[in-house]
Amino acid sequence: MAKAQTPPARLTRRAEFLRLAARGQKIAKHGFVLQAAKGGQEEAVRVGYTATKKIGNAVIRNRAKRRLREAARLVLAGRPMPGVELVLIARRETGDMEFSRLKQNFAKALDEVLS
RNA sequence: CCAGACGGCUGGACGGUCGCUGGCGGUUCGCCGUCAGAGGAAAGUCCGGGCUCCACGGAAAAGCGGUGCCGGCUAACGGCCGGCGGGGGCGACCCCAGGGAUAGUGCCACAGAAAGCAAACCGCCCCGGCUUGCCGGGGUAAGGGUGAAAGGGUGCGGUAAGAGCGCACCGCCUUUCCGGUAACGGAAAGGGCAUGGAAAACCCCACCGGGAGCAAAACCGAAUAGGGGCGACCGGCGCACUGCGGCAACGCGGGGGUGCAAAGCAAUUUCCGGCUUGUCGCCCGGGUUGGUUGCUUGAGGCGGAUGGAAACGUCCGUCCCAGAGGAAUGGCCGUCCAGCACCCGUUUUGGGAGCGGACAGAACCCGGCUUAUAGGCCGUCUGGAUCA
Repeated sequence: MAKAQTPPARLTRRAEFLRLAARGQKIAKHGFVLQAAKGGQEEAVRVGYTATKKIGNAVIRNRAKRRLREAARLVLAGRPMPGVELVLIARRETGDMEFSRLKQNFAKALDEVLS
């Protein structure tokens, strides 16, 4: 695999999250829920992360987001996906599942989105 | 050694690899180098301050809210330290919503005869009556019973039976004296006991307090749409409105707001309907997305000296120690150290595989309180056991 590069661009606006929730394609996997859609004219893929209060306190939510962020950085490094916007929603098991499985599941989910 | 009391500390270590945020330096503007980067509670948001805005002439009163033994500390506090009083514990120590109930109003359920200017159900005693064990009258708060509470307690005297009726001691109240800054403690004299509980029912007294919060607040301000002003050019008639003059009718002027007309727009024409009617230039103000500031040098950390019983204060030296913004401070891997429990061997030492890090994540900043917290460490003290 290519050497890991800088993390993908972030989604930060609430409106963008809401748009993907409304119109995006939705895939649930062990470890996360992925929402994806063709976005604007930007070159690079853009990713947002969500962890709700349902999965735990602040420590657990932050850890889940960090792991999702790292998985996205590693997996997306080998796949240019211009103009695509993704939202990763953390689940209860995101914090303590095998990291390699998390990466695998994310790669699989991306394949399903692209097809 | 066992059991316990109090106070304090710690909150895994090292390495590899790939990343994130900020400062500084360099840069060929692509980046590169270097340094720093969560907590004791960062938590709950319960108090106290700084800071910002709002309100307000000052102060006071009323109202509302809070605090409530005394002295000290502190910027301040509902915090801390030291003491006092009460309660608990063999003890080290621990706990207390701990002002006022003779300022006033109201309350004291149930039970009980009676619950607040006391009161006689049973019992006890005396007197009278008779049907000789009952009735009536009176005395009595020592005993029984009820109750959270029954109008001081114990003992002796006393009495018809009783009773602070009398006496002693204890308690209580008043006064005086002594000790103490004070809370309070001690003593003496007097009083025969009045002054029950509850202030977490209202209330009274003393002291404190404007309100809202960094999403506070200040500044910059794109594109698009919209507002206003000035100038040039273009523009038919009327109306609303409006400036000046006039008692008024009205006159002169403004009037692209609006009605009609006219022109234009989309598709070949007509009709109906819809939309547009200023254009250009310059300037001003408001303001959204966004950006910047506030934003980390502070009642600051560390070390030393010194005052104090302590909380804490003073002086000197030294250091700069997170600043994000869908929110950085990390992801993964390895080795080790605690810890858990399993197998083999065993007097012990040992060997092997496994599981596995408590509570918890800064959001303007400080001082506290409260709550959560696996495991480990240190100190002082108490009770007991054993040895000498």
